[in-house]
Amino acid sequence: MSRSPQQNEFVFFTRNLLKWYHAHGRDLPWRRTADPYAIWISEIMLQQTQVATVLPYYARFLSRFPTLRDLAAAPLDKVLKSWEGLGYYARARHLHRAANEMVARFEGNFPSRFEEILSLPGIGRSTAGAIATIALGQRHPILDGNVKRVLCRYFCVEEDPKKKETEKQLWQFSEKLLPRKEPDHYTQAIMDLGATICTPAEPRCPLCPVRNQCKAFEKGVQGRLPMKALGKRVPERDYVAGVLFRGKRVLIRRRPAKGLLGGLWEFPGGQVDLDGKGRSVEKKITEALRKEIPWRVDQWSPWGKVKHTFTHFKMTLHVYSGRSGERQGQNTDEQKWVDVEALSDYAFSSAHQKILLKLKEPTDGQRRLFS
DNA sequence: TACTCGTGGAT
DNA sequence: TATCCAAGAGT
Repeated sequence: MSRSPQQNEFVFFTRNLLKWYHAHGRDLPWRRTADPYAIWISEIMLQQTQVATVLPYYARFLSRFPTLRDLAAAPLDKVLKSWEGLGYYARARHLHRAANEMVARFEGNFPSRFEEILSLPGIGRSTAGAIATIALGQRHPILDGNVKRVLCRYFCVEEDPKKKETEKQLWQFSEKLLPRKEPDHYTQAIMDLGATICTPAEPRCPLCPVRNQCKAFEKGVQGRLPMKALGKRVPERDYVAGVLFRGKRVLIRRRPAKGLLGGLWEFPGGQVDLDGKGRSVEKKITEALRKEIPWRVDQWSPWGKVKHTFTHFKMTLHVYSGRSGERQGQNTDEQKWVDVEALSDYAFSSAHQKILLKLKEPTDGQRRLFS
Protein backbone atom coordinates (compact mmCIF):
# COMPACT_ATOMS: atom_id res chain seq x y z
CA MET A 1 0.00 0.00 0.00
CA SER A 2 1.53 3.29 -1.09
CA ARG A 3 0.71 6.82 -0.10
CA SER A 4 0.14 9.81 -2.34
CA PRO A 5 2.54 12.74 -1.97
CA GLN A 6 -0.15 14.63 -0.10
CA GLN A 7 -0.73 11.74 2.28
CA ASN A 8 3.00 11.67 2.97
CA GLU A 9 2.85 15.36 3.70
CA PHE A 10 0.06 14.76 6.22
CA VAL A 11 1.78 11.82 7.88
CA PHE A 12 5.01 13.78 8.19
CA PHE A 13 3.15 16.59 9.92
CA THR A 14 1.31 14.38 12.38
CA ARG A 15 4.22 12.18 13.34
CA ASN A 16 6.71 14.97 13.86
CA LEU A 17 4.20 17.11 15.70
CA LEU A 18 3.31 14.31 18.11
CA LYS A 19 6.95 13.51 18.75
CA TRP A 20 7.61 17.17 19.47
CA TYR A 21 4.60 17.38 21.78
CA HIS A 22 5.73 14.49 23.94
CA ALA A 23 9.01 16.30 24.51
CA HIS A 24 7.92 19.94 24.61
CA GLY A 25 4.18 20.05 25.30
CA ARG A 26 3.00 22.40 28.02
CA ASP A 27 1.96 21.16 31.44
CA LEU A 28 -1.43 22.79 32.02
CA PRO A 29 -3.91 22.13 34.86
CA TRP A 30 -6.75 21.07 32.54
CA ARG A 31 -4.43 18.44 31.11
CA ARG A 32 -4.13 16.84 34.53
CA THR A 33 -7.79 15.88 34.68
CA ALA A 34 -10.05 13.56 32.74
CA ASP A 35 -13.22 15.25 33.98
CA PRO A 36 -15.20 16.46 30.94
CA TYR A 37 -16.79 19.13 33.12
CA ALA A 38 -13.43 20.67 34.04
CA ILE A 39 -12.15 20.41 30.48
CA TRP A 40 -15.32 22.08 29.23
CA ILE A 41 -14.77 24.99 31.66
CA SER A 42 -11.20 25.38 30.43
CA GLU A 43 -12.24 25.36 26.77
CA ILE A 44 -14.83 28.08 27.31
CA MET A 45 -12.40 30.22 29.32
CA LEU A 46 -9.74 29.82 26.66
CA GLN A 47 -11.97 31.17 23.88
CA GLN A 48 -10.22 34.35 22.68
CA THR A 49 -8.25 34.39 25.91
CA GLN A 50 -4.61 33.61 26.60
CA VAL A 51 -3.53 30.74 28.82
CA ALA A 52 -1.78 33.00 31.34
CA THR A 53 -4.97 34.98 31.84
CA VAL A 54 -7.10 31.88 32.30
CA LEU A 55 -4.96 30.07 34.88
CA PRO A 56 -6.12 31.86 38.05
CA TYR A 57 -9.73 32.00 36.88
CA TYR A 58 -9.77 28.27 36.14
CA ALA A 59 -8.53 27.32 39.61
CA ARG A 60 -10.93 29.68 41.37
CA PHE A 61 -13.91 28.65 39.29
CA LEU A 62 -13.42 24.95 39.92
CA SER A 63 -12.95 25.46 43.63
CA ARG A 64 -16.24 27.38 43.75
CA PHE A 65 -18.12 25.06 41.38
CA PRO A 66 -16.42 21.65 41.64
CA THR A 67 -19.10 19.77 39.71
CA LEU A 68 -21.62 20.34 36.98
CA ARG A 69 -24.44 20.16 39.52
CA ASP A 70 -22.76 22.78 41.71
CA LEU A 71 -22.61 25.13 38.74
CA ALA A 72 -26.20 24.47 37.74
CA ALA A 73 -27.44 25.09 41.28
CA ALA A 74 -25.51 28.33 41.75
CA PRO A 75 -27.14 31.72 41.18
CA LEU A 76 -26.03 33.40 37.96
CA ASP A 77 -24.74 36.35 39.98
CA LYS A 78 -22.19 34.12 41.67
CA VAL A 79 -21.05 32.72 38.33
CA LEU A 80 -20.65 36.22 36.90
CA LYS A 81 -18.69 37.25 39.97
CA SER A 82 -16.30 34.37 39.29
CA TRP A 83 -16.02 35.55 35.69
CA GLU A 84 -15.47 39.19 36.64
CA GLY A 85 -12.60 40.66 34.63
CA LEU A 86 -12.33 37.80 32.18
CA GLY A 87 -14.51 39.42 29.53
CA TYR A 88 -17.01 38.10 27.00
CA TYR A 89 -19.57 37.55 29.74
CA ALA A 90 -21.96 35.70 27.45
CA ARG A 91 -19.58 32.80 28.02
CA ALA A 92 -20.45 32.75 31.72
CA ARG A 93 -24.17 33.08 31.04
CA HIS A 94 -24.03 30.27 28.48
CA LEU A 95 -22.00 28.12 30.86
CA HIS A 96 -24.63 28.50 33.54
CA ARG A 97 -27.47 27.82 31.12
CA ALA A 98 -25.70 24.80 29.62
CA ALA A 99 -25.14 23.32 33.09
CA ASN A 100 -28.85 23.56 33.79
CA GLU A 101 -29.66 22.01 30.43
CA MET A 102 -27.38 19.10 31.21
CA VAL A 103 -29.15 18.53 34.50
CA ALA A 104 -32.49 18.60 32.72
CA ARG A 105 -31.57 16.69 29.57
CA PHE A 106 -28.75 14.35 30.62
CA GLU A 107 -29.39 13.70 34.30
CA GLY A 108 -26.52 15.95 35.31
CA ASN A 109 -23.96 14.12 33.19
CA PHE A 110 -21.79 15.63 30.52
CA PRO A 111 -23.14 14.29 27.19
CA SER A 112 -20.99 11.90 25.19
CA ARG A 113 -22.33 12.42 21.67
CA PHE A 114 -20.76 15.16 19.56
CA GLU A 115 -24.13 16.48 18.39
CA GLU A 116 -25.35 16.76 21.95
CA ILE A 117 -22.23 18.64 23.01
CA LEU A 118 -22.58 20.94 20.01
CA SER A 119 -26.20 21.65 20.91
CA LEU A 120 -25.25 23.30 24.21
CA PRO A 121 -25.15 27.09 24.44
CA GLY A 122 -21.69 28.61 24.03
CA ILE A 123 -20.26 25.53 22.33
CA GLY A 124 -19.58 25.83 18.61
CA ARG A 125 -18.07 23.37 16.21
CA SER A 126 -14.45 23.88 17.27
CA THR A 127 -15.07 23.81 21.02
CA ALA A 128 -17.29 20.74 20.64
CA GLY A 129 -14.52 19.05 18.69
CA ALA A 130 -11.94 19.91 21.33
CA ILE A 131 -14.07 18.59 24.19
CA ALA A 132 -15.11 15.40 22.39
CA THR A 133 -11.52 14.69 21.41
CA ILE A 134 -9.61 15.74 24.51
CA ALA A 135 -12.09 14.78 27.22
CA LEU A 136 -13.86 11.82 25.63
CA GLY A 137 -11.15 10.30 23.45
CA GLN A 138 -13.16 10.71 20.26
CA ARG A 139 -11.89 12.05 16.97
CA HIS A 140 -13.23 15.41 15.82
CA PRO A 141 -11.26 18.22 14.19
CA ILE A 142 -10.94 21.70 15.64
CA LEU A 143 -10.26 25.03 13.95
CA ASP A 144 -9.20 27.72 16.37
CA GLY A 145 -6.82 30.62 15.89
CA ASN A 146 -3.76 28.44 16.46
CA VAL A 147 -4.80 25.75 14.01
CA LYS A 148 -5.78 28.30 11.37
CA ARG A 149 -2.39 29.96 11.61
CA VAL A 150 -0.43 26.71 11.55
CA LEU A 151 -2.37 25.35 8.58
CA CYS A 152 -2.28 28.58 6.61
CA ARG A 153 1.49 28.46 6.91
CA TYR A 154 2.09 24.75 6.48
CA PHE A 155 -0.02 24.65 3.30
CA CYS A 156 0.75 28.25 2.34
CA VAL A 157 -2.86 29.36 2.15
CA GLU A 158 -2.70 32.87 0.79
CA GLU A 159 -6.41 33.57 0.94
CA ASP A 160 -8.30 35.35 3.69
CA PRO A 161 -9.15 32.58 6.20
CA LYS A 162 -12.39 34.42 7.02
CA LYS A 163 -13.71 33.70 3.53
CA LYS A 164 -16.20 30.87 3.49
CA GLU A 165 -14.33 28.83 0.90
CA THR A 166 -11.00 29.24 2.67
CA GLU A 167 -12.47 28.28 6.01
CA LYS A 168 -14.02 25.19 4.46
CA GLN A 169 -10.63 24.23 3.07
CA LEU A 170 -8.99 24.71 6.46
CA TRP A 171 -11.58 22.47 8.12
CA GLN A 172 -10.76 19.82 5.53
CA PHE A 173 -7.06 20.08 6.26
CA SER A 174 -7.76 19.87 9.98
CA GLU A 175 -9.92 16.78 9.48
CA LYS A 176 -7.42 15.02 7.22
CA LEU A 177 -4.44 15.68 9.47
CA LEU A 178 -6.17 14.37 12.58
CA PRO A 179 -4.61 10.95 13.25
CA ARG A 180 -6.41 7.77 14.29
CA LYS A 181 -3.89 7.32 17.08
CA GLU A 182 -3.69 9.84 19.87
CA PRO A 183 -6.12 12.35 18.39
CA ASP A 184 -6.32 13.92 21.87
CA HIS A 185 -2.56 14.49 22.14
CA TYR A 186 -2.41 15.61 18.54
CA THR A 187 -5.10 18.24 19.11
CA GLN A 188 -3.28 19.68 22.09
CA ALA A 189 -0.01 19.45 20.19
CA ILE A 190 -1.13 21.60 17.28
CA MET A 191 -2.44 24.24 19.68
CA ASP A 192 0.84 24.22 21.59
CA LEU A 193 2.75 24.58 18.35
CA GLY A 194 0.65 27.60 17.41
CA ALA A 195 1.00 29.15 20.85
CA THR A 196 4.72 28.64 21.39
CA ILE A 197 6.44 28.13 18.02
CA CYS A 198 4.18 29.12 15.14
CA THR A 199 3.33 32.46 16.78
CA PRO A 200 1.59 35.35 15.00
CA ALA A 201 4.66 37.57 14.99
CA GLU A 202 8.19 36.28 14.55
CA PRO A 203 7.51 32.55 14.47
CA ARG A 204 10.40 30.45 15.82
CA CYS A 205 10.82 28.36 12.70
CA PRO A 206 14.25 26.99 13.66
CA LEU A 207 12.56 25.17 16.55
CA CYS A 208 9.61 23.93 14.50
CA PRO A 209 9.27 20.15 14.12
CA VAL A 210 7.49 20.44 10.75
CA ARG A 211 9.42 23.24 9.05
CA ASN A 212 10.93 20.85 6.49
CA GLN A 213 7.51 20.46 4.88
CA CYS A 214 6.15 23.92 5.64
CA LYS A 215 5.28 25.58 2.33
CA ALA A 216 5.28 29.09 3.76
CA PHE A 217 8.70 28.55 5.35
CA GLU A 218 9.99 27.21 2.04
CA LYS A 219 8.88 30.42 0.33
CA GLY A 220 9.88 32.61 3.26
CA VAL A 221 6.39 34.08 3.58
CA GLN A 222 5.44 32.69 7.00
CA GLY A 223 5.63 36.16 8.54
CA ARG A 224 2.72 37.48 6.51
CA LEU A 225 0.44 34.48 6.85
CA PRO A 226 -2.36 34.03 7.65
CA MET A 227 -3.70 36.92 5.60
CA LYS A 228 -5.35 39.52 7.76
CA ALA A 229 -7.98 42.06 6.84
CA LEU A 230 -6.98 45.70 7.14
CA GLY A 231 -7.81 47.02 10.57
CA LYS A 232 -10.78 49.34 10.85
CA ARG A 233 -10.51 52.25 13.22
CA VAL A 234 -12.77 51.94 16.20
CA PRO A 235 -15.28 54.69 17.06
CA GLU A 236 -15.00 56.71 20.26
CA ARG A 237 -18.00 57.07 22.52
CA ASP A 238 -18.72 59.05 25.67
CA TYR A 239 -20.45 57.48 28.64
CA VAL A 240 -21.44 58.80 32.01
CA ALA A 241 -21.54 57.04 35.39
CA GLY A 242 -23.01 58.56 38.50
CA VAL A 243 -21.72 57.59 41.94
CA LEU A 244 -24.70 58.49 44.07
CA PHE A 245 -24.40 58.45 47.87
CA ARG A 246 -27.17 58.15 50.38
CA GLY A 247 -25.58 58.21 53.76
CA LYS A 248 -22.73 55.71 53.48
CA ARG A 249 -24.35 53.65 50.76
CA VAL A 250 -24.04 53.99 47.01
CA LEU A 251 -26.51 53.16 44.26
CA ILE A 252 -25.74 50.37 41.80
CA ARG A 253 -27.77 48.84 38.99
CA ARG A 254 -27.76 45.58 37.11
CA ARG A 255 -27.26 45.79 33.36
CA PRO A 256 -29.75 44.06 31.04
CA ALA A 257 -29.32 40.30 30.87
CA LYS A 258 -28.10 40.31 27.26
CA GLY A 259 -25.72 42.44 25.24
CA LEU A 260 -22.63 44.33 26.31
CA LEU A 261 -21.54 43.34 29.84
CA GLY A 262 -24.94 41.69 30.26
CA GLY A 263 -25.86 40.90 33.85
CA LEU A 264 -23.01 42.86 35.43
CA TRP A 265 -23.55 45.61 37.99
CA GLU A 266 -22.57 49.23 37.43
CA PHE A 267 -22.92 52.76 38.65
CA PRO A 268 -25.99 54.14 36.89
CA GLY A 269 -25.47 56.00 33.64
CA GLY A 270 -25.11 55.30 29.96
CA GLN A 271 -23.99 56.69 26.66
CA VAL A 272 -24.08 60.46 26.12
CA ASP A 273 -23.68 62.44 22.92
CA LEU A 274 -21.23 65.24 23.60
CA ASP A 275 -20.50 66.05 19.98
CA GLY A 276 -23.30 68.51 19.22
CA LYS A 277 -22.70 72.16 19.90
CA GLY A 278 -24.72 74.29 22.27
CA ARG A 279 -24.94 73.35 25.90
CA SER A 280 -21.80 72.66 27.88
CA VAL A 281 -20.45 69.17 28.43
CA GLU A 282 -21.31 69.33 32.11
CA LYS A 283 -24.87 70.35 31.29
CA LYS A 284 -25.36 67.43 28.91
CA ILE A 285 -23.96 64.99 31.40
CA THR A 286 -26.03 66.13 34.36
CA GLU A 287 -29.07 66.07 32.13
CA ALA A 288 -28.32 62.48 31.16
CA LEU A 289 -27.88 61.61 34.83
CA ARG A 290 -31.22 63.21 35.72
CA LYS A 291 -32.83 60.99 33.12
CA GLU A 292 -31.23 57.89 34.67
CA ILE A 293 -31.96 58.97 38.24
CA PRO A 294 -35.19 60.93 38.17
CA TRP A 295 -35.41 61.88 41.83
CA ARG A 296 -33.78 64.82 43.60
CA VAL A 297 -30.00 64.86 43.78
CA ASP A 298 -28.14 67.80 45.20
CA GLN A 299 -25.26 68.80 42.99
CA TRP A 300 -23.92 66.30 40.49
CA SER A 301 -20.26 67.22 40.28
CA PRO A 302 -17.44 65.87 38.09
CA TRP A 303 -15.25 63.36 39.88
CA GLY A 304 -12.92 62.01 37.20
CA LYS A 305 -12.62 60.29 33.85
CA VAL A 306 -11.98 56.66 33.00
CA LYS A 307 -10.64 55.64 29.61
CA HIS A 308 -11.38 52.12 28.46
CA THR A 309 -10.97 50.30 25.15
CA PHE A 310 -13.33 47.56 24.05
CA THR A 311 -12.90 45.43 20.96
CA HIS A 312 -15.12 47.61 18.83
CA PHE A 313 -15.09 51.06 20.43
CA LYS A 314 -13.20 53.35 22.78
CA MET A 315 -15.02 54.65 25.78
CA THR A 316 -14.48 57.79 27.79
CA LEU A 317 -16.40 57.36 31.00
CA HIS A 318 -17.26 60.64 32.70
CA VAL A 319 -17.69 59.92 36.38
CA TYR A 320 -19.82 62.24 38.48
CA SER A 321 -20.73 62.07 42.12
CA GLY A 322 -23.75 63.30 44.02
CA ARG A 323 -25.91 62.89 47.11
CA SER A 324 -29.39 61.56 47.14
CA GLY A 325 -32.22 62.66 49.37
CA GLU A 326 -33.47 60.09 51.89
CA ARG A 327 -36.03 57.42 51.01
CA GLN A 328 -35.63 57.89 47.28
CA GLY A 329 -35.02 55.04 44.88
CA GLN A 330 -35.98 51.69 46.36
CA ASN A 331 -34.02 48.46 46.46
CA THR A 332 -35.16 46.04 43.76
CA ASP A 333 -33.67 43.08 41.92
CA GLU A 334 -32.08 45.46 39.45
CA GLN A 335 -31.10 48.32 41.75
CA LYS A 336 -29.54 48.40 45.19
CA TRP A 337 -28.09 50.74 47.77
CA VAL A 338 -24.90 49.07 48.94
CA ASP A 339 -22.24 49.78 51.53
CA VAL A 340 -18.95 50.70 49.88
CA GLU A 341 -17.35 47.75 51.67
CA ALA A 342 -19.97 45.39 50.21
CA LEU A 343 -19.46 46.48 46.60
CA SER A 344 -16.95 43.69 46.09
CA ASP A 345 -19.78 41.16 46.41
CA TYR A 346 -21.06 42.30 43.02
CA ALA A 347 -19.59 41.72 39.58
CA PHE A 348 -18.48 44.91 37.84
CA SER A 349 -16.92 45.49 34.44
CA SER A 350 -13.28 46.42 34.27
CA ALA A 351 -14.09 50.08 33.60
CA HIS A 352 -16.36 50.35 36.62
CA GLN A 353 -13.76 48.50 38.69
CA LYS A 354 -11.55 51.52 38.11
CA ILE A 355 -14.23 53.68 39.72
CA LEU A 356 -14.59 51.22 42.56
CA LEU A 357 -10.88 51.28 43.19
CA LYS A 358 -10.92 55.03 43.51
CA LEU A 359 -13.96 54.88 45.75
CA LYS A 360 -12.12 52.67 48.20
CA GLU A 361 -9.16 54.99 48.53
CA PRO A 362 -9.93 56.73 51.81
CA THR A 363 -7.67 59.62 50.87
CA ASP A 364 -9.23 60.62 47.61
CA GLY A 365 -12.55 58.96 47.09
CA GLN A 366 -14.69 59.02 50.15
CA ARG A 367 -13.06 61.76 52.12
CA ARG A 368 -13.72 64.13 49.28
CA LEU A 369 -17.26 62.93 48.91
CA PHE A 370 -18.04 63.11 52.60
CA SER A 371 -16.35 66.43 53.23
C1' DT B 1 -21.93 37.96 5.73
C1' DA B 2 -20.62 41.08 8.97
C1' DC B 3 -21.12 42.66 13.36
C1' DT B 4 -21.18 42.12 18.43
C1' DC B 5 -18.95 40.74 22.40
C1' DG B 6 -13.79 42.21 27.02
C1' DT B 7 -9.64 42.12 28.63
C1' DG B 8 -4.81 41.94 29.12
C1' DG B 9 -0.43 40.01 27.21
C1' DA B 10 3.04 40.74 23.75
C1' DT B 11 5.75 43.54 20.84
C1' DT C 1 2.06 54.43 23.49
C1' DA C 2 -0.45 52.07 19.95
C1' DT C 3 -1.72 48.07 17.76
C1' DC C 4 -2.49 43.43 17.33
C1' DC C 5 -4.91 39.70 18.67
C1' DA C 6 -5.87 35.31 21.74
C1' DA C 7 -8.15 27.53 22.60
C1' DG C 8 -14.92 31.58 18.89
C1' DA C 9 -19.91 31.79 19.34
C1' DG C 10 -24.24 33.99 18.55
C1' DT C 11 -27.07 36.73 15.82
